[in-house]
Amino acid sequence: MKKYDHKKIEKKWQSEWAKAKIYNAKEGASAKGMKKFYPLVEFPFPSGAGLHTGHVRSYTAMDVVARKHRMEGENVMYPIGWDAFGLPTENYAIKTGRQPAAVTKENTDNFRRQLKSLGLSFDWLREVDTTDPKYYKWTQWIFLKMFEKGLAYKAKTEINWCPKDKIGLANEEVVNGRCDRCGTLVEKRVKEQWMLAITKYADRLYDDLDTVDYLERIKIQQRNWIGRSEGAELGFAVRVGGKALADKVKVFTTRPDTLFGVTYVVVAPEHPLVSTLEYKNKTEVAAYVAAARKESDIERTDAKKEKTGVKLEGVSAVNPANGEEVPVFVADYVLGGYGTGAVMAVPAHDERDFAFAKKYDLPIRHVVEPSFEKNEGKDATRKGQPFVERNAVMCLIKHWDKDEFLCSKWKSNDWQGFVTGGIDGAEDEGATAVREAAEETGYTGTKYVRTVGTVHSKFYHDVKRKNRYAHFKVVYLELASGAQKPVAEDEKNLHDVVWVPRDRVRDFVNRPDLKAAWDLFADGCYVGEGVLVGSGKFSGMDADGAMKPITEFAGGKWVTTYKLRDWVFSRQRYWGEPIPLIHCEKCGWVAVPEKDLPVKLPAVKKYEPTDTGESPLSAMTKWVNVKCPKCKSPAIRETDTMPQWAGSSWYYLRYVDPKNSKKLADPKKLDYWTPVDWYNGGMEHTTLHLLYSRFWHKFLYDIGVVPTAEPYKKRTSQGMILAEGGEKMSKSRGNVVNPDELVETYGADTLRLYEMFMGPFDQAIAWDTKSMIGPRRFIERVFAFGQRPTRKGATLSKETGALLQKTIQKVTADIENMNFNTAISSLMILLNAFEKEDAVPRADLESFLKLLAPLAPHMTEDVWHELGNKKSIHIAPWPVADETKLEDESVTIVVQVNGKVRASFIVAKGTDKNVLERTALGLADVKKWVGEATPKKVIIVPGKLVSIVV
RNA sequence: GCUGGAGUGGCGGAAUUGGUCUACGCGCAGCACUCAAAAUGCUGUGGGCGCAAGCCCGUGUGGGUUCGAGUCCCACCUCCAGCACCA
Repeated sequence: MKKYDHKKIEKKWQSEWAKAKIYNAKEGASAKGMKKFYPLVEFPFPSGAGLHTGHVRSYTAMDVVARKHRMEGENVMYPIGWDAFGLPTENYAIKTGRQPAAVTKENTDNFRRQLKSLGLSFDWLREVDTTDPKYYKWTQWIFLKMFEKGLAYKAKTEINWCPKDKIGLANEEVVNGRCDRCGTLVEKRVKEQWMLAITKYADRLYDDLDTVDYLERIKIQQRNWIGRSEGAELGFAVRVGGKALADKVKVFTTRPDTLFGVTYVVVAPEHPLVSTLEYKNKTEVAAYVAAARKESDIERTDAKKEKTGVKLEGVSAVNPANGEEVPVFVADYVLGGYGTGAVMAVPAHDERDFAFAKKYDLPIRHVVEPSFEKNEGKDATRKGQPFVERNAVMCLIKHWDKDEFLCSKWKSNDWQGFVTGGIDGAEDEGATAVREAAEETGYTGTKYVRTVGTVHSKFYHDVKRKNRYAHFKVVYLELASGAQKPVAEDEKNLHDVVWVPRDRVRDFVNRPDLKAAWDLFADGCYVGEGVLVGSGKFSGMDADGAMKPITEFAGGKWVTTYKLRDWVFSRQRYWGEPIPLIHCEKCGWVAVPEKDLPVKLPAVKKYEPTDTGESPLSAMTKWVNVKCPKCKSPAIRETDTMPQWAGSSWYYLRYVDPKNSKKLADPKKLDYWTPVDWYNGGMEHTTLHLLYSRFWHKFLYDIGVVPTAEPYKKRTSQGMILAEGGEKMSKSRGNVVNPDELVETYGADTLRLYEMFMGPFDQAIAWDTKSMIGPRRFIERVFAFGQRPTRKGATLSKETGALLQKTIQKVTADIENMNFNTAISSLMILLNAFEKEDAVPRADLESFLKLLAPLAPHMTEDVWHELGNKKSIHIAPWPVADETKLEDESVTIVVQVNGKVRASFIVAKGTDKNVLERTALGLADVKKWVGEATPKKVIIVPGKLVSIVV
């Protein structure tokens, strides 16, 4: 018997596959009639550290999918390449005094060797490298097209500057105020930078998510990042020392319905008004602004930080709805970069304004009264029936001693709330509340303290059979003592009274109107829906419905704003694509003519970044000084380079036609291969890379280069692999698992199988080298089983035969759904069954091997050939389940007595219900529990169970 | 705080429309093989009580719906991820 030797087997088949070219996608005539399948994984940044376990997980998963589709007869293109520009290489090169290109070459060679050792079925003829001038020629070309269309523009912006990397960062590269790469606190600098107008595509990037098959959480994150919100832009006239200014200050609000509740206006420290206006306390304000701007984003945007601000003395803003003059503040809780950089403050209905108003003792004016309508349950309002209006009180009664409130729990339904009651005629709310409290609870010592507000509630009155519209005055009462008189019987039968601690009240009451009443009392700020009051002619209107009318009335306009910012595209570094533009005194910014592309990176001796923020390329006078392509007068090159995101924004298109020197890719090939059918990658790329590449793709679609509006049909994400113990793997912690060593000791097949088996693919999971022994044993058992002699004319037992068919179905579906762990488990179960058979027919063994082939390609190939096959298993047809053999002939029927399993029996499939019942009741184990009694009820689920109720 | 997702043996994790909870793997225990060990094979392995047959309890907590709940409903607790003063 041959012993399983992974090194020998894996080396042998990897070279056989390369010779036979079975993993190269078919083109032209040989592809005719074949359905194409384009799976994609994120191409790696070839770091010096080599491949990590996360790469293996993602690449193996798509490899399994790719292999299955290949066996299903599809024309599969599974490509790979190198996202090789980037800071780590440059930093490493600087440290070691070497050329980045040389370092890159070394790293990609190592990555290629590692990937090949895993037996991944990549089409190596399509390898791309973003640092290859033949590749980045087209990155530059796309940029120039954007420049042509006005999507690339230079702007003086405050940029995020990383003092350690000496580089400007995009907003997306700043995480919690720190540099995404090195963790250094980010500073702000003003610099002229190239920008890409991704915000022009915001709507389409948002809306087209509906047309693609991404994991829901990915879509949510993208929408979140784009942050689209609709609202009103309103103009407030500005007055300084009583005189009106020509320009109004524009504010953005999503709640124009609260316009009559504005008690002040706030502008961001960056707002032009702050510096351009003349007012009394300008020095004080200037000091505040300077302090605010010095703060890092992380300090400034901490929501928990106490709000600060300064009033602009002598400046006021005029409410466009009612002409009221309100003070103007500058405060850093308003962000300069969002909306208009100014807000109208409505402390009564916005938490942030409320906090600010409390601190600076500003007036709070309520213009929305909570209002709710019951829409479900038996007390839901009845359509078409009139409402009977009723004035009522809602009593918040505080304990005489403890910090608890008196609540009531209805007996007839699941309501939990406060004491309520109708206001009779002339009685005021205070008197009513005191009376109702005594009647319902017996407590006689209540004292009226204050009326908190009003809450409206529409519901169906069950007893009176009428729609009711109740207007509750929320009244706060305090008990002086626990004095109590007896409660009338009819009240007692309605509800129980309970004392609820203050911090539990909100959760205890279970209707939105009650919760709103509590919020008004406990907080004073109400942000929910309701009905307008004190809002001129809009009073009485539903707040939501009043948004647009009020906007119109105030002369504002309805607008959409985004959190998404334009993309800062310049980097002051060496190791990136040069931005192909030339600056001429006469002509301004001029594109490098297409025939002169690519603009190659010059060989430089010294390419350290500079403290001045100038690109290292700026020192290359020979390279920098050129002639203007238009007027031929002396001009200079742009010395900034592109960010790493550039090359990765379109690489999936180049795979389609990687050697094309005339075009980015042949349109016919793009027509055939794009869009990508399935793109798997890390969650960390959902907001940056995925959004950027969708943006570039849409642009290329607009200029007719690509045939579809979206680049990726489907997007999935693998969970992160953590170190043993659940921490993140990192070099500094020294807990990184090296795939090379695992391939060496366990073999690629075992590593692949383990990574696919360790847990659900989309979940984070801790590494556990000990557990690799399981998959390794399985592989050895299969290998040994393949050498077991088969007998002529052997057949599987009925059960194992059915199990094989079931396994075919399960593995087929599981791979497609990325449930690799359960696919492997069902293959293990099948092997267990095979081993118990006297003999397994060769065809059945081969079906099993084929199901396993995508997961463990080397070992299965070896066994496959040992069985006498001449062509590769990886191009053999994928098994199809034989439905006729699928069904077991007999089924186990479970018998439950009063819901507990007491017995089971086996019958032929399709046995009659009556027979099942009789058989069940006849079992000794069942009789024991049923006894002499006649069952009250017998429930029979054919083919499953009999449930007896006694 | 908001938005998603998840809590099941010693561990990673399985469980069609609600229908025998813990598949598969790891680990552990016993046995076989061996001079011995490793490897391998076989058997067992949720907790409690019991000599046993067996019974009771068990999917984060507390309620509910149902003949029957890991699965559905309500409330709560914990953990993970993303966003976070976005007006």
